[in-house]
Amino acid sequence: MINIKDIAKACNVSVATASRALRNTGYVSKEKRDLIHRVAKEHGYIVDSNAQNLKNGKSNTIGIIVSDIKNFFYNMVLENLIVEFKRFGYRVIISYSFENSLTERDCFQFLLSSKVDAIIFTPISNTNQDLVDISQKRDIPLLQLFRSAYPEIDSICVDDGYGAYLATKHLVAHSYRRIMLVSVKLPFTPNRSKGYKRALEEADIQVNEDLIQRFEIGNSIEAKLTELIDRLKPDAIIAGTNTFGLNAIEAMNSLGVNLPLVVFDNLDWLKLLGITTIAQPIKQIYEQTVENIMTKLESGKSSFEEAVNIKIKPELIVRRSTD
Amino acid sequence: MINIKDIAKACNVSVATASRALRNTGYVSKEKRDLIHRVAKEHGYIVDSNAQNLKNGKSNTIGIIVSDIKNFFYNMVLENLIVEFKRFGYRVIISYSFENSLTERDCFQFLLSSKVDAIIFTPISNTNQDLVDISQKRDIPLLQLFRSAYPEIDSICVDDGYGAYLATKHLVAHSYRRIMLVSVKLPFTPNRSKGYKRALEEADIQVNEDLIQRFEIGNSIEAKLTELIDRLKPDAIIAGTNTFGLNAIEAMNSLGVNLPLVVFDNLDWLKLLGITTIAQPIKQIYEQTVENIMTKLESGKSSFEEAVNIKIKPELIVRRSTD
DNA sequence: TTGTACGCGTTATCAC
DNA sequence: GTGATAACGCGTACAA
Repeated sequence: MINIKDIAKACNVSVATASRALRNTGYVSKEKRDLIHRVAKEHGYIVDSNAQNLKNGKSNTIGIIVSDIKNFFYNMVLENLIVEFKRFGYRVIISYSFENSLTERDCFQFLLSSKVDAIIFTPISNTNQDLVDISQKRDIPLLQLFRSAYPEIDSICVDDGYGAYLATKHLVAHSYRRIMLVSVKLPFTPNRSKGYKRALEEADIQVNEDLIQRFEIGNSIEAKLTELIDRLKPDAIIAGTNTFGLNAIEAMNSLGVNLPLVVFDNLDWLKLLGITTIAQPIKQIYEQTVENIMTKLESGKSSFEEAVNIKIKPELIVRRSTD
Repeated sequence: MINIKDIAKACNVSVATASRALRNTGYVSKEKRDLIHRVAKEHGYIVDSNAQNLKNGKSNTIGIIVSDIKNFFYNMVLENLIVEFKRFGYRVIISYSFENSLTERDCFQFLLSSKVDAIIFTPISNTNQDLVDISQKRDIPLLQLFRSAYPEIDSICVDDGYGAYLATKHLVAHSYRRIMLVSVKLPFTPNRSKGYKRALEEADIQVNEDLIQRFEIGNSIEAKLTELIDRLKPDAIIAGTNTFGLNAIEAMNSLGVNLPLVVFDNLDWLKLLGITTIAQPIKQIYEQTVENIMTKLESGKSSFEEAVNIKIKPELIVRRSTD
C-alpha cells in the first residue's frame, strides 16, 4: 500500500509538504508541488479516505437511504440528487432499505458510522427513533423524502392526496360516478383517499367505501382486481401506483372491459398507451431537497425551531384513456 | 462524538476490553461484556468505521459501479447482489457512473480510496487502465459486468449476439425476410448484428446492411425510425433495448402500420402488450457474479492465470406480437 | 516556505 | 481475563 509517506520520501520532502501539495492548500513552491503531483501519479497514489475522514471527523458525503430500488421515480430523483450535490462538492453514498425497517436500521447505522454529513431517507416506519436522536445529537441534518414518519424532522413529500383529488375531479367532470380507487397500504404517506373523497363531496356524490381498496405493494393484485371490478362494477379506475395500473389493465383485459383509467406515476409506456396519469414533479422534488440540505449544511445548523413539511403538488396529464 | 474511550471509562475498563466486548471477540467476562454492551447502547455509541477500516486496511465491503441507474435490469441484478453479498458478510457500496468515463474514474478512485475489498463495474470505455492496474497491484478482485473492455480481467456478459440470433431465427421461421435490427452503438458489448447475420445466413437469406441500424442510447429515435420504416419497408423489427422498442411502436403507430416486433429486455409492460422479448436471465447473472467474487475473495487471490469471460445466454419469450 | 510532532478512533500484540 | 501501547494514514498546529 503506497501512502503519502512514500511519496514524500520519493520527493525528498516532508509528509506535511506532500499533503499540502496534493490537496492544493497552504504554502508550497511550484516546483515541489509539480514534482509531488507527478510522483504521486507515477506511483498510483490514492489517498486513504478512511484516514482523511477519521482525521476530519467528516466525509464530505451525503447519505441517502432509498427504500425501493425498483421505483423508477426514486431513481430519477436520486440521479439528479447525485449530480446536484456533486456541484456543491458533496459525494453521495447510497444505501437501500428494501422497504424493511431493520435493513433501514443497518443503513442508518452504516451512514452514521461512516461519518456522513447529512442523511436523506424514505422512512418505512418510525421504529428507528433512537438513530434519529443520535443524528440530531451529532448535528447531522436529516430529511425525510416521499414519506414522513418522524414529526420532528423535515420532510418533502408529493401530495398524493391532491393527486387523487385531481384524478377524481377529472373523472367526475367526465360524468363518471362509480370511481374505484386502488390505493397503497403504506403508512406515513400522504393519504390518497382524502383527496378522492373531497372531490366526490364537492360534486355531491355519495362516497362508497367499497370502492376504496387498499393493497400492499410488492405483488400482483391482478386476480383481486378482476374479482373486484366484476363484482363492484366501477365505471372508472384510479390506480395508486403504476404496478397497480398494469394489474388493472390486465384485469380489464381478462374481463373484456375497457374502463377509463388514471394511473399514478408517469412512465413512458403509459404515454404510449395513452393513459392519463398523475405525474410527480421530479425537478421540484430534487431541487427542494438539495436546497433543504444545503441550507442546513451551510448554516451549520442541523435543524431549525420547527420541522418543515413540504408538500409538492403533482400534475394531471390527460390522455385518451379518459377522454 | 462519543467514542470507545468514553464507553470504557464509563464502565471502568480499558479500551481494549471494551473493544473486545463490543466485537464479541477474545476473552471478556460475561458481566463486563453485558455491562459494556448496555452502556454502549445507552450512550448511543456507534463505531467509527473509518477508524476500523484504517486500522484493518480493509472494509468488508464490495464496491459496485453501475453505469445506468435507469436500467431496470441492472437494478434487479443489483438488488440481488446486495442481498447475496450480505449473506456472506459483505456490505455493498454503490457508485453510479452515468455512462461517463470520467465519472467512472471518480467512482473507481473513491472505491479504492475507501479500501473496498472488491470492485464490480460496467465499463464505459477502456480509458481507466491505470486504475485497473492499481487494483491488480493491490490484489483487489475485479469483475466486469454486462460489458468487457479490459481483456485481462474477468467478465460476465449476456450474450446479446445469441439473443439477436434467437430473435432473427424466430422471425425467419415465421417467413419474415426484411427484418430490421435496431441496435445500440455501444462499444465493449456483445455484438448483436453478428447473431442477426448468422441466423439469416443459416436460412440462406441475403443480408441487407441497410436494415442494420445503430443508434446511441439516451434519446428518442422515434422520428428516425419513422423515416427508416417508411423508406426501407421492413417486414419485422428487432429492437435492441426497450426504449428503442417503445420508439419503434410509436413510429409504427404514427405510420399506421403494425409490424411484428421483438424487443430486448423483458419488462412488465411488454408482457402486457403481448410483445415477444429477449429476456435476460437475472438469476444466472447475479449468481455467477457472486460466485466469481467470493471465490477470489476466499482464496485470497485477486485473479487467476487466465481471465474468465462468461457469456450468459438470454431466452426468447414468444408472445402474440410475432405469432 | 518547510518540517516536526501529535492526535483522530480503533484494534492487535503482548505483558501482566 | 485484562490493560497498556503501538500502529493504521493523514492533516495541521506550531516551530523553524
